Amino acid sequence: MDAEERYRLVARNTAEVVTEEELRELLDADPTIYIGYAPTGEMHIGHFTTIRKLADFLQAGLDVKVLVADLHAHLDDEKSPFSLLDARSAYYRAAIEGMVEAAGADPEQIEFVQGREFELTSEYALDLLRMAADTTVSRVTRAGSEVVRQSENPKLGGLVYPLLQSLDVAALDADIAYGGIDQRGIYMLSREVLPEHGYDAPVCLFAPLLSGLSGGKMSASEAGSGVNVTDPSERVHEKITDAYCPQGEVENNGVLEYLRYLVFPILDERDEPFVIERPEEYGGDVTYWSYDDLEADFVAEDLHPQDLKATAASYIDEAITPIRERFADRPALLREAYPETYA
RNA sequence: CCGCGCUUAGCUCAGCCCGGCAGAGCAGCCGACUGUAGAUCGGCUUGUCCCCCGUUCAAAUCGGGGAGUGCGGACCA
Repeated sequence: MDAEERYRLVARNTAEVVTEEELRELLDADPTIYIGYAPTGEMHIGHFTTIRKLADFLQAGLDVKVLVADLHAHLDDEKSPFSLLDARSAYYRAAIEGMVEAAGADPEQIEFVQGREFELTSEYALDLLRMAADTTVSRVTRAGSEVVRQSENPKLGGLVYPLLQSLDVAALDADIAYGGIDQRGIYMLSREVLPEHGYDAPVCLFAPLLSGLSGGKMSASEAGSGVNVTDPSERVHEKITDAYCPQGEVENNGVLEYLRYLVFPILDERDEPFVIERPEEYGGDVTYWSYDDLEADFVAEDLHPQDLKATAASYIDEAITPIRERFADRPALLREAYPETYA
C-alpha cells in the first residue's frame, strides 16, 4: 500500500487530524494508535463507528491498542460504581471485540489493556502527582469540559481525569491518540503537558460525534436518542422509525450519519450495495454503491425519509446482529454490568 | 468539632412563614395534521412530599430525633 492510500485510509471519515503533517510523517514508520473507552453506560452506534475505524487502522498496518478505562469510569462523578467496574469492563471488552469482528477485522490483532493494569504503578503515580503540581484547576476544567460530567459541585476526580488520560498516552506508548471530537480538549492538554514531563506529544485523530435520533446531540441519558449495540431488532426498527429525519436535510440527521459512518463502510468492505425497496408509486427500487450518491438523492428529495428509514433500520439491525448474538450466549455479561436494567 | 442551607413527579423546582383534596414547567405517552420523524394543535399519565416519633379532627407544612448532601466557621502548637 502506498503512503497516500495509507493516509487516506487512516484519515477518512474523521472530524479532525492534529496535525496532518505529523500524521504523514508518523505513517512512514509503524506507529501505535490507541483509543480509550470508559466503561460507563451501554455501548451504542456511536461507539461502533469509532470501533469500525479500527479496521481501517489495522488495514493500514498500525498497531492498535484499546484501553478499557475502568478508573476513568469511576473517576468521572462515579458514573460507574466501583463495585461494577469489573463487570462493565468485561462487558465493554466483549462488545468491542464483537464490533471489531462485525466490522470485518480480527479482534486478535488488537491489544486490550485495562486501566488498573498500569495506572497504579508508582512511576505512573509519581508522574501524575508531578503533573498535578504544575497544572491549574482552570486548565484541567477547560480540558475536560466536554467529557467530564459538569455540576455545581464538581468532584476532584473529574479534575484529575484529564491528567490521567494524558499520562495514559505516554504509558501506553501511543504515537496517536484516537477518540471522539469531544476528547479534543483533553488531548490538546496532553500535547501541551506531556513534553514538559519528558514525553512526546501525541498526534491526534478525532472521530465525528453522531447526531441523536431525536435531533441535536446524542444523549446517553435519553433512551431513544441512539441505538444500542445489543438492542433487539424490533427496538432498532422502532428507534429508526421514530427518528428525527426531515426531508432533504442532512444537518442533525442521525439516520444519514449511521449510514455514512457505519453501514456504508461495512458494505464497502464486503463489496455489497445498499438496496432500497420501494413501491412503484414512489419510484421503485434503488441501489446505491456509495453514501454520497444516496445523500445526493436525499438532498434532491428523490429519496423520501420513510423509504430511507425502513431500509436503514434493516441494514443497521444487520450490522449489530453479530454483537447481539455474541451476547445471547452470555446473558450474564449484560446482567451483571447493568443489574438495574437487566435484573 | 460548631453553625447554616437543601431534600416534593423521570428532570428543574413552587407550595411550608399562616396546617384544610400535592402543584407548575420540561420530559414521557395517546390522538389530529403530515407518505417518516420533527414542529404545531388537542388530550392524558406520573408521587414513600428523605426517614422515625410526637402535637392536632386534620401534617409536605408545626415540635423533637435521625440520614443524605452542600456551604461556611473554628482549630492552626
